[in-house]
Amino acid sequence: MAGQAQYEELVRQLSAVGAVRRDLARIMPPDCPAGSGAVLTILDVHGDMRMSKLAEHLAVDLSVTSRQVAHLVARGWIERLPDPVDKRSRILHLTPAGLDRLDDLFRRTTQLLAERLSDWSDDEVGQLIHLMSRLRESFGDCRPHPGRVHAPADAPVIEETTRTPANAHT
Amino acid sequence: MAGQAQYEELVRQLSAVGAVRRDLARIMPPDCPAGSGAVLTILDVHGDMRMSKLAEHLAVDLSVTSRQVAHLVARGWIERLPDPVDKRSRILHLTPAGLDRLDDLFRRTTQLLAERLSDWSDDEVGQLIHLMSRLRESFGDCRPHPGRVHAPADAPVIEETTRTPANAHT
DNA sequence: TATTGTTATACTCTATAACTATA
DNA sequence: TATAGTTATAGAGTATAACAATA
Repeated sequence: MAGQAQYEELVRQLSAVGAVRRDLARIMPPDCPAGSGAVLTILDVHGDMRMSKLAEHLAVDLSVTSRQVAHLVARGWIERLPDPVDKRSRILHLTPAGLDRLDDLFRRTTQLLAERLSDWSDDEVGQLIHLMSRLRESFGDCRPHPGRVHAPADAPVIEETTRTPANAHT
Repeated sequence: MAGQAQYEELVRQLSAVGAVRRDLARIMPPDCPAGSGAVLTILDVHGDMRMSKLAEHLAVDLSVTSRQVAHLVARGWIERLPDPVDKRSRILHLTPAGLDRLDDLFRRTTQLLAERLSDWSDDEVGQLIHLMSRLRESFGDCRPHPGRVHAPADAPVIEETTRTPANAHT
């Protein structure tokens, strides 16, 4: 059990690591952005699965997964096969072209990481992987669900800007 | 220097940790979303600074920072003070109301983390913080800049969907 | 001319809600 | 009625480019 100061610092670091994610995303090809790579990776690691299972892995809503999958199907990187035991379901399958694409993605990210982490030891990288993996596990199934309630907003606010009147040139 | 397999796994874990970030973002009040907290935090930790410095801390484009700051100024959580030595510049200052807001945010995230990480030792949390901080440092100033080039896109693709013709009901 | 910041625009990611098809 | 998946819509995050003011 850690102290409040540690938790605050952890939140700061989670936010800061976002910059690393963005840097990695920037070297992706434009037709295969951020989330697409994640989908391909999961299918590569865990094999064929249905939409709902994929959404669980990604920890996002099924509607998000549906869009991402449509994008990948349109490019021929994955297929949606019928499920013999449930006609509502669709089995997702990584195609050879998708595997090629994935190899390309890994080549890009590996190269960038090799540059940036040239002074990291094998063991240090392993520890970071281990701890991040454990962090993810500790949060379990953290997809959105209706149970959670947000705090009410404060009084309404006028979005003002200091220098330029909002409607000076309309 | 780590191997390719480790780098691939690191990318996967960076992606997976996104679920944790989203879970934390979900408990934020609606009028103080994701990035707003990050801005308040940085001003709290590092004190007053100008826009460009803040953008550097956040590792985002100045235009992004400008929008986020305008949001926070509209709510009275930060102020834009004139810079006595450079009239182009504006010094950002956290207000007492902003500090109150920040306390509220920390209370929320700390509570969630205390629940999720109840079986983590103080030392383990410390190690994760240390390694993530080091990861961020290894990437240095990784803001977008024109030097980087993306790979050209493949042949154009028709975004098709399997079940519903795209324009069946327009 | 270069720098600081703002704004317009566009695209990705994510969520909620309404809908269709099947169980 | 409940579940699997799709689509429409909306909001946050981020980037590029055009712009204004100052150095």
